[in-house]
Amino acid sequence: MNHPIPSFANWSPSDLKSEILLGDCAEVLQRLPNESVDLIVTSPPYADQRKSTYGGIHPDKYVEWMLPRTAQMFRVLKDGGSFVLNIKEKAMDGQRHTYVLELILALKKQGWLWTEEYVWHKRNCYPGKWPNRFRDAWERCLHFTKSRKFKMNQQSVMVPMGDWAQTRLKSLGKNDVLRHDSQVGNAFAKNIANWQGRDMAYPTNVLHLATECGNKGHSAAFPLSLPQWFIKLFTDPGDVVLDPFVGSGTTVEAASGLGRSVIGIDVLDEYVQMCRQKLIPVQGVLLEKAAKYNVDQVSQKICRR
Amino acid sequence: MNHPIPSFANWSPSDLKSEILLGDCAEVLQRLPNESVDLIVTSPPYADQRKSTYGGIHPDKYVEWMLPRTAQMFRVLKDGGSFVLNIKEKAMDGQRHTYVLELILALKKQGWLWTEEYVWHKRNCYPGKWPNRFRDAWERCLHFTKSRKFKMNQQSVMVPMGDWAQTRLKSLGKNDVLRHDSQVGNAFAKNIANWQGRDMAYPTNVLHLATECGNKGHSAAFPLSLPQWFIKLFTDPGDVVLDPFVGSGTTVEAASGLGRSVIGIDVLDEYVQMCRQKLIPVQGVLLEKAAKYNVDQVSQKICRR
DNA sequence: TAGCAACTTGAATCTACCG
DNA sequence: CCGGTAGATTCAAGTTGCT
Repeated sequence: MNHPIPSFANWSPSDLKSEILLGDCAEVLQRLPNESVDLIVTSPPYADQRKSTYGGIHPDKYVEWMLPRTAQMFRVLKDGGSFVLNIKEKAMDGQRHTYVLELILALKKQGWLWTEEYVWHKRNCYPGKWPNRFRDAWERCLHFTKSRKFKMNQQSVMVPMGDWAQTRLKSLGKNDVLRHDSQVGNAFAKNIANWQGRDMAYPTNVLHLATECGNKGHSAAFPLSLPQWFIKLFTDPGDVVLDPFVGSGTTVEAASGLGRSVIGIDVLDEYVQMCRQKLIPVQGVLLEKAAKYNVDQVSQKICRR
Repeated sequence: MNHPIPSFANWSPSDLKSEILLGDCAEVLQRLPNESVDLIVTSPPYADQRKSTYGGIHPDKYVEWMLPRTAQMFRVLKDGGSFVLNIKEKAMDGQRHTYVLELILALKKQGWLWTEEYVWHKRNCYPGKWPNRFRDAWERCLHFTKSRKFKMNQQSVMVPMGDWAQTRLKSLGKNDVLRHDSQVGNAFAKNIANWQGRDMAYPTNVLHLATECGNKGHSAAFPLSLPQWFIKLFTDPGDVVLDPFVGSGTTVEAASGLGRSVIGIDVLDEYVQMCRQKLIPVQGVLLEKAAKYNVDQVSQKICRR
C-alpha cells in the first residue's frame, strides 16, 4: 500500500487509465511523482461544525487543515496545469464565515496564483426562508495555477449563439451542449464542431448549471457538467486529472467520460467503492478501444489497483 | 461649508429631501450625526494603477484608503441599517488581486458583520478576449450590517415564479389550500398570500441584471435596477439612503425615484452637478409636496443637527 | 408518445430549546 | 453562557405514473 503510484505523465492519449485510491490525500499524494498531473478539480468537504463524513472540519481550523493537502497538490501539478476548487462558505451566527477568503490568501502564500474566480450559478438551489438572507444560489469555483502561462482550450467550451441566445435561454443552450457531450461519452467521438452552422461564442466566468437531483443518498451536489466544463477547458484528451476528494465521484466520472486519465482519492471506502463501480462501464469502452493497440499492456494497467 | 448636515432621521416619509454634497466622504460624512442613515449603497472607485477619477488608488493601498471612510459610514448608519458595497477586484499580472478579500476581513475587524455576498450577474458584460481568462460577467455586492437584526423587506422584491407556477395556477390542489391555511393563519394574510404568494417567489442571492449602456462617457456601468433592488429590500419609503461615492448618481436617482430621502457625496464637482441636474424634476415634486404641510417646521428640521 | 400531475429530494439556515 | 439538536421553512428539477 505504500508503494509509489506510477506516473501518469508521458502516456499517450490512448493509454487511458484510472486509479481510485483509499486514504487521506495528504498521505496518498506523497506517492505521486512531481509534476505528473495536468488538472485538479475537486470539491473538498465543506467546513462544518457537525461531525460528518470527513470527520467534520471546524471552520476555524479549515485553512490549517487544508494547507498540507494543497502543498502536495502543488507538487504533483504540472507547471502549465490548473487547480479548480469548488467551495462556498457557510453562514454562521447570521454572517458568512471568512475561511474561504483566508484560504485564498493562504494559498497565494503557498505559491499558487489566484488566476480567476468562476461563479457557479445553481439554478435550483436549496429551499428555505430566513429573515436575514435569501437562498444561496451560487458557489465559488476558484481557479489557481502555478504560473502565468497555462493550458486553456477556450474553443472547447464555446457555446452556440444566435437563435438560442436571443431567446434568453442562455443556460439551456449551454446545458444542451454539455448534455450532448456527456451522452456521447468521450471526447474522441464527437466534437462541439458538430454544432457548426451557428455562430459560436466564448462563455463568461459565470456558469449556469442546475444541480442534479438524481443521485439520492449520496450527496452529489456537483453536476456532471461542472467538472466536464473545466476538464474540457484546461486539459487535452489523454491528460491526467486528479480529484483528491472524490466523494460521489463526479469529477472522476466526467474525466473518464471525456477520455482523460484520472486519479481519485477518498478517505471513505464507501466512496471509493462506489466510484470504482461507476467506472466499470467506462473501462469497458476503454478496453475495447485499447484492444486495437495492445490488449495485454492495457488490461494490466486498468485492472491494477 | 463646514456646518453640520442636518439629520435626515425622524422625518415623516412625506418630507423627502436630497442633498448632493461636494467633497471627500471621509470629511463630509463627519458633518452627519450618528445613526442617521438607513442604507448605504455604493460602488466605490475601483482600485487602479492608472491615475483616474478618484486620484487612482493603488490596489496595495486600497484597504488602507477605504477604512477611514467606512468608519464614518459605520457611525452614521442606524443599528438596523445595511451597507451594500458593489465591488470587483481587477486582474493584475495575470491574477486576481486580493484587496477585496482583505477589505472584507478589515471591515469585520472594524465591527461590520459580513452578512451576505450577493452576486450581480451582468448579462451583457464588457467584450474582450484573453488567453488566460474569459470575460468577467459578475461583480460582488457585499452586504454588511451593524447587528444581526436589521430591516429586510423580502416581500418587496419577490419575482414571478417559473413555469412550475404557471401549471400550478390552473388548478390549486387540496394540498395547497390546506398547507396554506396552516401556514398563514388568518384570513387577511391569506388573501395577501393568495394575491402575492402563489405566483410570486422569493429571489436568491444571485441577481440577473443587464448593464445599461445608456450613460456613455461616465463610468457608471451600474444599472438603475441594482440599487433599486437593494433600496426596496433594505428600506421603507421615507427612509434615508446614502451614497458616499456618487459617480454618475445611479443610487441617488434610484432612491429619489423610490421615495426615499438621499444623501450623495462626491469629490468631483462634475459628478455633483450632473447628479443635481438629474434630481431637479424629482425635487420639484418633493418641494410641492412638502409645501403642503408646514414650511416653517420643515426648515426648522433641516437646520437642526 | 406526449403531456400533465403528484411526489420526492436536496453540500441550507434560521429560531427555539435543552442540558 | 456555551454547544448541540430538533423543527420549520421552501422551490426547482427529476422521477414516476396515468391519460
